[in-house]
Amino acid sequence: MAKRATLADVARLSGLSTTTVSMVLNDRPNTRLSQDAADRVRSAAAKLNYRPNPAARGLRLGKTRTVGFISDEVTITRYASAMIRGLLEEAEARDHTVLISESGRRADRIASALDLMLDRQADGIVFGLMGAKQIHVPILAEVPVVIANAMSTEGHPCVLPDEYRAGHEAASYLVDRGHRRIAFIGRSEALLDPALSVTIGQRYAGIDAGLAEAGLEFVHQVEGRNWEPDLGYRGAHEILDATAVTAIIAANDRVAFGVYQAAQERGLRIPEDLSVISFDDEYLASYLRPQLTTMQIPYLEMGRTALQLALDGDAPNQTMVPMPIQERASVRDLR
Amino acid sequence: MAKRATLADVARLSGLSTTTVSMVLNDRPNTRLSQDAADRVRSAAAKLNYRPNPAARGLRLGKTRTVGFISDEVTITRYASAMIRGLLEEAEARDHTVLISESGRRADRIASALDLMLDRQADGIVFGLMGAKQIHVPILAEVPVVIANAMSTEGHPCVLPDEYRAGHEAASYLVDRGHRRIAFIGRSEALLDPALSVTIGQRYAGIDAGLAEAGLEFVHQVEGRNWEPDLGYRGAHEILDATAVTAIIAANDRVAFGVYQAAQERGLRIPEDLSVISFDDEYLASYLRPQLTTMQIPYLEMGRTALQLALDGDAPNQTMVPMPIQERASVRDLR
DNA sequence: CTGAAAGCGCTTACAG
DNA sequence: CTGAAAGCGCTTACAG
Repeated sequence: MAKRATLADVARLSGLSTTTVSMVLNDRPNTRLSQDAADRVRSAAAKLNYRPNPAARGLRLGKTRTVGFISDEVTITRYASAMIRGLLEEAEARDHTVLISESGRRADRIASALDLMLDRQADGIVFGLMGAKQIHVPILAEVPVVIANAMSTEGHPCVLPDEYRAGHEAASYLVDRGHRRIAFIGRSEALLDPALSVTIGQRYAGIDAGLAEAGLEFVHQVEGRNWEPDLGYRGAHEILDATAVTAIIAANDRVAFGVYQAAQERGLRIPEDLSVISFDDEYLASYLRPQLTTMQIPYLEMGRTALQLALDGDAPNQTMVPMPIQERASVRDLR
Repeated sequence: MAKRATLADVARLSGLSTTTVSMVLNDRPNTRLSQDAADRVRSAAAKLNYRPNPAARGLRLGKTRTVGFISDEVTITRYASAMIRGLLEEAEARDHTVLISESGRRADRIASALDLMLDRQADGIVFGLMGAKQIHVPILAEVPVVIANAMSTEGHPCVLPDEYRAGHEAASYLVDRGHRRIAFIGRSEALLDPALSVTIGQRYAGIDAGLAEAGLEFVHQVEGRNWEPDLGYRGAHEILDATAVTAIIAANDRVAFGVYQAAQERGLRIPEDLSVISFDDEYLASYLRPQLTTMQIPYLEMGRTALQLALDGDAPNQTMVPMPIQERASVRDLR
């Protein structure tokens, strides 16, 4: 296999013109193309192991069958790389290649990542974030840009997890199983700032609505914007010291992890003595014992959806992706 | 910005030929290029916001300033995405773009991922794995392939973590701090199969050597090839039931997590009553309390190194990357 | 039903 | 010191 075969090689071997070869290989519907010619072309192409050169095609067509993925830093994050996988799967299904770049959410690096994708003539660009914040992304005339798991101040089409519905479902899940005395850890006004999150407000609203529809409200709530294990640990102790509860909703899995630690310290078994439900479905969630029931942030699905929208064009302003419940073993059925 | 400016546009605006423009913009050392011409070219290019079209350049040159990254599934894994980051950083530093693809370690998908990179005329290919196994990767004549965190049966150049040194260091770390009664969880003959791991043998050997040099051997060892929390949990109970130890070496962080759970159940504090050291540095390690001291698998550095080797060509058969100790709070100094 | 030729945006011998 | 022209590998009007 000295040199890669070109269209011209296939033409030569099949005794036809490059025009014809190109037509055949691209399935151009036409009066053209005698069956015989088509066969000769195909067998010549097969014999030479011909594969078209995408650069040449891109140069000619302006289309490259390439999609760019720019992340803030989802590549380094512990659980969001599923977004890349969603993109990759969808790209492969559509016979597209993925270019990747990282921006660190710095304006200059965003701009240069965008330039890079423009240079390479990506047919679409997905801008993915680990946390659903509001960001600045310049408007591009040349190519569709879709934001995954975030919103841009410029109003690009975006794909977001349906936090309201997930919050509602989490609360209802508890209520449906007979829980009435429920506490929450992780309430914070500060987190409503779109620079920090565009979805947490929805998460709160859904949870509150789910409870309210059952005529309930939280028996105790713990404030806290730093959603790490320590908050869950201290929060659980605070709750358990203050009142009797059968269930705790944790703002996320890391907080839930802290709740587990506090429960174990107090000799409380989950879920027999205390039920826990939470959000995110970090991989941590399936390592806890018992495994944690949690509402999954659908990174994979968001990646896939964003790619579809970017490539199909004409994306709606906002696309909601459901957050499926990962039903495991941390909630007791009281009925 | 109706249309992207081309070389011809710059030539027209500067009143010079495309030849000259190309020379100037590519800094061709030459007798050519009067200062004046160069200035005119550069200012025209700037005015038009000219950026060269990589597809056209690639077509002409055969070089694309592109590197391909094929993973088995590091993109979905929880802690290995650092490898992508290493690649991305190094690629950016060298002004290269990264194409990404996933193979799932299936021969057909490896082949098609490779084809894709060849089609796109990548200047180098990095094949990265999450777990350091031996795999089959076809030999490519056209472009250098470097394997990161694995070995190929075909003998491609590869980049591996220096497990022997890390094992040795972990053991010595304990010994140096006065530990004499040490146990190990995760010994397994079966894991020595290169289809499962090409590094675990080194890890064992390093640990054993570190102990032996101090005239020590393990007071207890727990067999186990399934390195999950459950093994650590049962293993720790087994050890603690059998004998007195001051420290446990866990085969990896997930095993260490199980050790923590068992210790807490028994009312043993880490590190006061029991020291733990382990391997991998999953993000879990910094969430445990106290934070876990562990030998880091240097994904980022392996990614970076593999890219360098792939691009610079002429890579050695095997390149070892050190596994830095992440010194945290799970080991007590007994001296 | 098929082919010769132009052109996508570059770089580089070659000639002056 | 500079430019006209060929060519990288494709696709597609256009002509027959």
